[in-house]
Amino acid sequence: MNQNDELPLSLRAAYHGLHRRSETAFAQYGVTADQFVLLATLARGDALTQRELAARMPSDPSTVRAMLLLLEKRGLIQRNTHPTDGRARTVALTKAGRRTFQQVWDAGQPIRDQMRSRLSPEEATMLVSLLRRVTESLASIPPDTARMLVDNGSYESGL
Amino acid sequence: MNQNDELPLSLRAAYHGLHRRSETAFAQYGVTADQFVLLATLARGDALTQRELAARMPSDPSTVRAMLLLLEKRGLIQRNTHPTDGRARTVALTKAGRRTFQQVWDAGQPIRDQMRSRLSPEEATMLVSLLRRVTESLASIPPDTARMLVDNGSYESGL
DNA sequence: TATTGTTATACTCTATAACTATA
DNA sequence: TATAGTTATAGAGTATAACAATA
Repeated sequence: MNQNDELPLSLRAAYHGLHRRSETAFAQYGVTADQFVLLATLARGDALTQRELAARMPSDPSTVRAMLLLLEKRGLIQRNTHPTDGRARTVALTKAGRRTFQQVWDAGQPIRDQMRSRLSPEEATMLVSLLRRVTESLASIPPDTARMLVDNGSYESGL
Repeated sequence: MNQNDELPLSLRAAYHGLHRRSETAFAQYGVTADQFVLLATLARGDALTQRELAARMPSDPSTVRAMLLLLEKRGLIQRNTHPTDGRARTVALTKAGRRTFQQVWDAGQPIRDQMRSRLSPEEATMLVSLLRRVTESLASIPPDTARMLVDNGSYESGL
């Protein structure tokens, strides 16, 4: 195990810290950190179908449905029939959902500030950029196919 | 919401991708991604107490206990009484635990390779360094105290 | 045929609070 | 008094498989 293999654990530790702090800060609003991500995704793109919502979070459609049931029961989101696709349902924030989202967003500002407190603006931008590339790398192979990476970083076959 | 606020979501997306891929790759060994982190922590420092283990993962002592019960039932770890502290219990990998850890470690190698496939060695090092600083920043205030950050990134009071 | 969502189900992780035993 | 761990308990997220309705 060399230093190159520290990336997964350092990624996990950073995320875990963020998640924990968020849960604590959001608890007074009765919203979990993951529910906040769902609300934030809707705030950026209302009237998504459940599948689009799951893809953007990212999360699993089945997981998203379970979360939507909880949020619907609390009156923060509502699901409507899709205008052109009878199978699909669109999801939107209710008025209460928008208000709660804004409150939780504000409650999270100290955490976001603190995350960047030891980073210069350039470093923060760099970090986001590096994280995106990692995410893209991990998404580039279907999870159920195991192919060997070759030395130059491309794949032996497929795609 | 400006671009500076993308850090939390990009961190989450990267971690989520890693977690998902890991769950899939580890499933054949009956080990979850989080259990793997626990095994890896023990592989680096055997005979930790449960609290030390929780602190290093990082995770919650109560969460760790639940995980340990599962792993103990599967024969991958064992808990012994601490040599000098009668309250504490030390946790160690069993022989089967070491073997399973090695297998799962190997099964995860393609994922680790892939994470770094679009990063230069320098960028990978930089990413780990930035993530560590974020983790440290987030850990520097107890989660149950809300203090305002001031402009220079230090705190109005405390510490 | 493929896709969207539902239903039923199960498991893991997470965490709190009250408790016992030991330091 | 403080700390390590246990017990009981609850909730949330995760995911799979079989299914119905629609494209």
